Amino acid sequence: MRWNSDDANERRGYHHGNLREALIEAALALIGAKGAAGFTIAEAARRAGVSPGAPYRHFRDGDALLAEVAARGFALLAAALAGAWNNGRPEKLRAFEAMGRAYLAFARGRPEHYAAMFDTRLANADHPGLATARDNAFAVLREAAEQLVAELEPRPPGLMVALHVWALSHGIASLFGRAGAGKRPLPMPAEDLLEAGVLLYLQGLGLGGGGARR
Amino acid sequence: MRWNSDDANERRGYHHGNLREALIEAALALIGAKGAAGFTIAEAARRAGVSPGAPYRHFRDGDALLAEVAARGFALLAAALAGAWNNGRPEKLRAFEAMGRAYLAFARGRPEHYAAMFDTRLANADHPGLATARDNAFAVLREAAEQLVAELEPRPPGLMVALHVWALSHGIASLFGRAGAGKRPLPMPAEDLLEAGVLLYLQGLGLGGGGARR
DNA sequence: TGTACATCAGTGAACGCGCGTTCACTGATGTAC
DNA sequence: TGTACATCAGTGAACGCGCGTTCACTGATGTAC
Repeated sequence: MRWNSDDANERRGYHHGNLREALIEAALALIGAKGAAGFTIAEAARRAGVSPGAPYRHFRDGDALLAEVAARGFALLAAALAGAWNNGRPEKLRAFEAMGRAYLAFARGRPEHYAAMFDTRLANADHPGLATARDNAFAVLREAAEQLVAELEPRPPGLMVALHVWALSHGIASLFGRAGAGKRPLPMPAEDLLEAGVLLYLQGLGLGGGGARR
Repeated sequence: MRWNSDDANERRGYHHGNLREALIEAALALIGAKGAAGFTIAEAARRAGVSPGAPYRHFRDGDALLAEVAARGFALLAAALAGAWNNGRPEKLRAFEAMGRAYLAFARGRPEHYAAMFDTRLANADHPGLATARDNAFAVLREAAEQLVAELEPRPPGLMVALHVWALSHGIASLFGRAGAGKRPLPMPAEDLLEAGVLLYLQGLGLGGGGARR
């Protein structure tokens, strides 16, 4: 096997060589198949083709592995949001809406990450890297909200606006954003629902944009 | 023991007499202690003081018991929302905001029910009673939204408004509504955050109320 | 009021299972010389 | 270039555990007569 090296997941003899990454990928596949609750460190090891004790060389326990997946998810989300916001260009309002769509696209496109990020298993335990990653992702949203709100008079608190948009996005994503599974039949795509909601909310703040009124 | 009957949870000899209810209460206590993911039918039986096979006389499996808890939660939520809305009296806008507060009060006051209601374990399986209970709760919100929106011109779809408010409420509840567990430090109580968000959103729809603008 | 009987809720022992975790070990890798 | 050696990632067997589920049973309850 040593002579074949074009498969990143492949074993390279007695030492795996890349087990940490392989475990993270296995965890993602597992979450995709069974949900975050169905994830176990034992099966992650099995999927990575490794003995059940091996993961403990890289992670303290299963929660630590899950937290790493979640933290990477928040990092990816932060990057996606920052890319969509693009520093408010070409136009703040549109950029802000693009960020909302990016949030939903992330929830839809990376459901395994998203499930890990908001799984209740990680809510109570403290995983420092995870908290930091989450804060970083929120900071992108908050910075955008601050800029968006800067020219309003009276000027609403940017933090509040960021929290509202975050909550609305997460609410829509977790209630309606998942693929498959009948769930609730929506009269419109989740992306459109979020966009309309954000638009109406921003109108309430006094930001124009051509909605029901104005 | 037979002569003492003022304790509803107490065994009454060989037959429990009220095991179904006792199991549901045990499940709630268990969810409160360990979260919905930590719930098992075996421990629910243990807490109800009954052998591990006994629950199967009343529930097909653990998910069925959890689904029953969730369904009852939705019924309680529907009642709380309907009570707060109170048919739009004395004034539609205020009644609608009261409904939002009632949602958060429910999430905060019955975290065990809330956890079961939105646990991912129940997302895929189909538990007919649960789907019905959920639809009933949403119907209360939707009816209120329809009435609230009826006099607007142009008239936004009530379903959309209901979905927005539902998503915002759920987003705030699941991100910030839980007690304990540091989570994110909020600059204001979750109830106020939701109320402000709903108010701004309704202003965006064209409903007055004295917010940032107007 | 008393007796026979059907019902069925709950028992308790048993099963196989997968999990988390440990531990002495093994062998691949890379470094010092 | 070659050899000795330290390191440490991964092995694989083992453990105790709690779970879900089954099943022949038991005994409390209520009903028919």
